[in-house]
Amino acid sequence: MAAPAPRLIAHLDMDAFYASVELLRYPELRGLPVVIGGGRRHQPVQRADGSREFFRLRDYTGRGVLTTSTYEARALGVFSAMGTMKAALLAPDAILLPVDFDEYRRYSRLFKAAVRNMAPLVEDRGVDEIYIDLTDFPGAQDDQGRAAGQALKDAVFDATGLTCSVGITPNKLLSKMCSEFDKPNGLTLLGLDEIPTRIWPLAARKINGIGPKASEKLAAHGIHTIGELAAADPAFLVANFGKSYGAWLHEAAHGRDERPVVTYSEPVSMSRETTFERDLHAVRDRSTLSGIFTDLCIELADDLARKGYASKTIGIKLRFDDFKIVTRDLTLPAHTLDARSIRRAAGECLKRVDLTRRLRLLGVRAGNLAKLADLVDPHGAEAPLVAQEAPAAYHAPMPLFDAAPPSQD
DNA sequence: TCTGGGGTCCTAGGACCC
DNA sequence: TCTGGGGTCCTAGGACCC
Repeated sequence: MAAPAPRLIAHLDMDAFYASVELLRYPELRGLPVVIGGGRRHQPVQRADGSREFFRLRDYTGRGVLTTSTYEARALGVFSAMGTMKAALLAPDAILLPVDFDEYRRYSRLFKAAVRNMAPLVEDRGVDEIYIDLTDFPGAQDDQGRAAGQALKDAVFDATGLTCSVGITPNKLLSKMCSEFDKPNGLTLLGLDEIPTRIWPLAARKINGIGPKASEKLAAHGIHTIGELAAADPAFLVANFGKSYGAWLHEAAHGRDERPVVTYSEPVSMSRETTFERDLHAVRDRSTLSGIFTDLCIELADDLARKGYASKTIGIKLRFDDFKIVTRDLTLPAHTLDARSIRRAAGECLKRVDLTRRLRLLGVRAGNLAKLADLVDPHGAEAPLVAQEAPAAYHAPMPLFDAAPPSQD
């Protein structure tokens, strides 16, 4: 009896995805430092002679972070998640483009469709990343997936004009690390026998699941590399990081990961949140806050309806001027996707928060989701779903921020 | 130079039921 | 008078990821 073929898992990561999509639109920017950022209106201006005038990073004022930067911009020290104002000091002449999520989602669908058309076992990991199970891909076992990986890259490029980087190893954990090895436009294979030479020298932080807190704590114990983590006593890790996380740290450092590629999953929650242009006070800016609060509830209700879900737990999220985050939630007697019901429940949550400090962010969350189709019982009667109101009613004034909204009836 | 928006999963205490 | 478990739901916070 032959042993079952070892798994071959690919991780495919689009190169500087948002920026690369923008370069397809604005090819004259190729080779320049370009960043994509949260600014409101930094749309390029069309000149009379047909050329375009772009905003520069130095022209930006406001709160916001970069979502992506081209490799030329990264060379100047500006990276995604960096505050835009800080980036402007480092690279004042870099081109700033506004975020266009619709366009990125369009390209996301294109590249994923191209991959699925070739290899159907695809796990979505956000707009620019996927895992692909190539274990049973024809011929993949003959060359550790190299030809399949190149074919994936070619298919993505043919469909979008964009490059990606691919890592192929026996599991998701290792493939995720390997796709970084030769970015951009890379293809990296790795076998389990190469873990000591190619994985152990890396910083522990490179493991997907070890974030800033855990890596700092590890460093405090003298553990900086994955190899040092692999050498650490599992009992020590469990004692310091908990039973579950400690055991996982040990396994991850040895490159062990049995998680399957999951091709479908139901959403757990949906949310809408916004950071204000300036911090707002619950009393002094009550009407502004109330309007934003209601708008968030309406957007969330629209999201639920568009995707066909109802929620039984409505929550709010506040970020204060000192960056402290507070959440409150409330479980309802029945599922709802009605904006007024969401607004009322969120208003109840808000009453339980001390609103002395000024607010920087406000968010509304819908959890405990159920598919609308599943809320009708087998006998055909309506499940206890809160009735929807006409959309026009959503826009009725809701003057109070910290008190209950007007009654529904 | 104050640091976005959309998610998932885990932990932990208390309520409540058996 | 003193002392049980297990199971599930609800709520709050936090780490982490893209």
